[in-house]
Formats: sequence, C-alpha cells, structure tokens
Amino acid sequence: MKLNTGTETSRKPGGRKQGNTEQAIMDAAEEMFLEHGYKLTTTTMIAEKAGVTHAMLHYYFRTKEQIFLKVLDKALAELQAALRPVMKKDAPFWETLEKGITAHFNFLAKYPRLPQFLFDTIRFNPEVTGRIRERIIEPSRRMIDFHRRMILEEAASGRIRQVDPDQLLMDIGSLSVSTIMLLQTARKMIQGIGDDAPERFLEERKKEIIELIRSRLYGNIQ
Amino acid sequence: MKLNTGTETSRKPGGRKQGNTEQAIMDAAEEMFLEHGYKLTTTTMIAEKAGVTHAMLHYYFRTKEQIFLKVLDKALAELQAALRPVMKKDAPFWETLEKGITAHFNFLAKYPRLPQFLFDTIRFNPEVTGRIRERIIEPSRRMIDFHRRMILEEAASGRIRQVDPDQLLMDIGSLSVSTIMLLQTARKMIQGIGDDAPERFLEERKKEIIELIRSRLYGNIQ
DNA sequence: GGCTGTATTAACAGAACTGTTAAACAAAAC
DNA sequence: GTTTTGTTTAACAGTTCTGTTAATACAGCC
Repeated sequence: MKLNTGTETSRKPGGRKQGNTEQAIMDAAEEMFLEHGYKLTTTTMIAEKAGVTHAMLHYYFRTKEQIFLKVLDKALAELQAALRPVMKKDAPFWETLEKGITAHFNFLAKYPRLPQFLFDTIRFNPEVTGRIRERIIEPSRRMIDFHRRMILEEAASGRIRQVDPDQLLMDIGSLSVSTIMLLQTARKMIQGIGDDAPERFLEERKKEIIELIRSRLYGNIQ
Repeated sequence: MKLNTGTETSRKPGGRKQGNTEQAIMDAAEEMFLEHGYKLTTTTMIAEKAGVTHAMLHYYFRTKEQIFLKVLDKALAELQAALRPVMKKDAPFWETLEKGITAHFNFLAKYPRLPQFLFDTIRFNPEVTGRIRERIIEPSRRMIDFHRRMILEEAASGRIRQVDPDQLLMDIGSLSVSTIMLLQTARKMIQGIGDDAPERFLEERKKEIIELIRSRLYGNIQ
C-alpha cells in the first residue's frame, strides 16, 4: 500500500513554492496554540491544518518551540497594543474609567482565547514567564499607575468613595476576564449555542460590570 | 547494565502488599491531574510520585482514563458537598448572602486548583462534560434558584436595588474564581512569594468582593 | 538545454507514553 | 509442607511525537 500509484491525488516531492506556505503554517500554529496550548499542540496537527507535511514546519521554523515563541510574541504584541491607547485623560474621571473598562472588555471579546492561552503558558511553559513579564506586566504597569493615580486623586477629592485602587483594578480585570472565559467554557459545554446569544450575553455582562464598578465608587446615587 | 547486582537498592518483583499502594496511587493521581490536567499527566509521573512502577497503576485501575474518572468524581463530590449547606435562610437577606459568598470563597481557597482543573477538563475532555453537568450544574441549579428567589424577593420589597439575580450570582462567582486563579498564576510567576502574603491577599480580596456586592445592592449607605 | 537553488515529500531515528505479560515472590490457606 | 492467591517488577509491543535526511521536482539563470 501507499505505493504512489499516481491514480490518487498524490503530490510528489519537490517543486516550487505553492502559495505562501510559511504564512499558512503560522496561521495554523496560532490557531492551534491558542486553542490547545503548547504541549497539546503537535507539529503534525499544525501541518495538517496548514495543508502540508510536518517536515515543512521544521523546514521553516526549525523547532516547535521556535514557532510557539513567534505565536506568543504576536499575541503579546497585540495585547500590548490594545493596552496602550487607553490612557488618555481627556475627559472627566468616570468617563475615562468607563472607557478603559469598555476598551479592556472589547479587546478580550475580540481575542477570547488569549486569557486561557496566557494561563496555560504560565502554567506549562514557565521558562517564558520572563517574556510575558517584560511584554505585559511592565508595559501594563504604566497603565495601572495611570489609573491608580487617577483613582487616588479622585478619592482624595471626596468625589468617590475611598477604595484601594489596586483592588478596584483587579475587580475590573477579573470581571472581564472571567466573563470571557466563562463564555468560552459554555461554548464547549453547550453545543447548540445561538449565534447572537453570545453577543447579547457579553453586552449585558459589560453593562453589569460597569454598573458594579460605578456602584462601588458612587453608591446608588446617580 | 541493570543486571540487578543486588548491591543497589533493587527490589525484586513479587511479595505481599507494602502499605496501601492503591491509596498512594490515588493520592498521587489526584495531585498530578489537578496540577497538570488529563493529557499532560502521564501514568509514569503518577507512579513515580506514588513510589511504584507504572504497571501498578494499570494493575489497580486498568487504564489512565479510569483513574482520572475517579479523581474527577472525587473532586466533583467535594464541590457538590461544599455547595449544599449554603442554602439556609435562617438569617436576614444580606447576612445569608454574605455567608454564601464567604463559604464559596473559602471553599475555593481550600481547593485552589479546582477551577483550573474543571476548565481544563471541559476543554480537553469534552466527553465527560455530561458528568460535570449532572454533578455540578444540576445540583448547583437548586442553590442558584434558592439565591435567585431570595434576591428577587428582596428586590421586590425595595430593600435592595433592582438587579438581575443571574448577573449578581455571576458577579460573585467570577470574582471569587478569578481571585483564586490569579493567585495560582502569580505563584507560578513570582517564585519567592511570601508564606503569609497569599493569606493576606485572599483576606483583602474577600473583603473587597463583599463590599462590591454590598455596594451593588445597597449603594454606599451603611 | 543543462545547471543551481529552493520547496516539498516520504521515510527514518530516537524518545516517550500506554497498556500487557511473564516471572518472581511472599503471605495465607490447606 | 505444599498449594494457592495476590502483589510487584522488568521487559516488551504498539503508538505517537519531534526532528532529520535523502530523494525529488520545479523555477529561474546561464
């Protein structure tokens, strides 16, 4: 068997580049790593998704680890880019904070597999923790400081209740992240999940999160 | 090599039971599966941790899947047991709810790897989703209904603000879960994490979560 | 038209993992 | 004292995964 009879659609080795193989492999790798994490993704799976043999993956990227690092870097760059433009204090405090919450939430809704992917990576690839720290923790520290100062200032003025800014930022972050992760998980558990149901769920959840934070800061007085 | 010279500490096959091997394997399996999930845990890892050869694991539990299901069932039983006693309306609304939040939070603090383990299991072992649904979703539905009714009733009376009970319960659940997962992740990233720092972190977080929910329901009026 | 470089495949090597089995052996049963 | 039963190990078979390599074929260049 498998004698390459020629009757089947059996490509012979060799030949010139057929489309952008390298990009196809990168795309497939991104999809697979984000979905399954590093160790549960096999080079064969990636190759299959990209429509080539797994030898191609090694030809273009040498090792599984190399291509993983490229995917990780791309993900981190996107996250970093999304965090940056939030810091613009061109409006009153609450408006600025609300915009920040919304931007953070919308970004997660756009890349819903990122949180789980980062959790996975920290758990199972501790050797790249440094990369994550330097690309995410450090840059986001600037953003956190910006918000922390803003909150402290507003609290000092008495216009909002006294709150620990770090606690408040953790509230915001974890509410958004867990909403996204919950939806991802629900998708796995409930097969026939409606097409628009997730959108509505996210919209309602976003409103609730904003109201929760607003209540925390202002009480129920409008 | 490996000719069993007798000079090394080489146990020969055979002999009667040495301590409770089966229990040792179960304990090791629980530890490993909770830490690494199903696929990233090897039978060899479990055996090594239990101090036996991996053949013993197959002798006692036949397959990796069998022992995994036992670990999963044990985890689900513990979760189920923890959820049940929360439903006792022997006190005023807020006191009851606060007790519920605290119980939920404390349980997670006691089994901090459970959330990630369940996320993993749903992601990578969708075939046991039914088991999870019937052991967790269904039983917790009773508890959710209990709280939902309680919140609706209290809201109808005007003693708290109008809120969607499901949103509120998601707020509570996700705040607690993400606090625990964040701490677990921080443990991985920061090596020299103080011994009492986590406790204090959890304590402060718990207070903040309760205050968040209280504010949501009552505003900032004590 | 022949040479050169590059893309591609099949096949292989080595490691790791799951599950099985035969042999060894000790305690209990008779 | 012999047999039976249950526990344990080493070794093996079969599969899968990563990474390498030799062979192959096509495109462009001379």
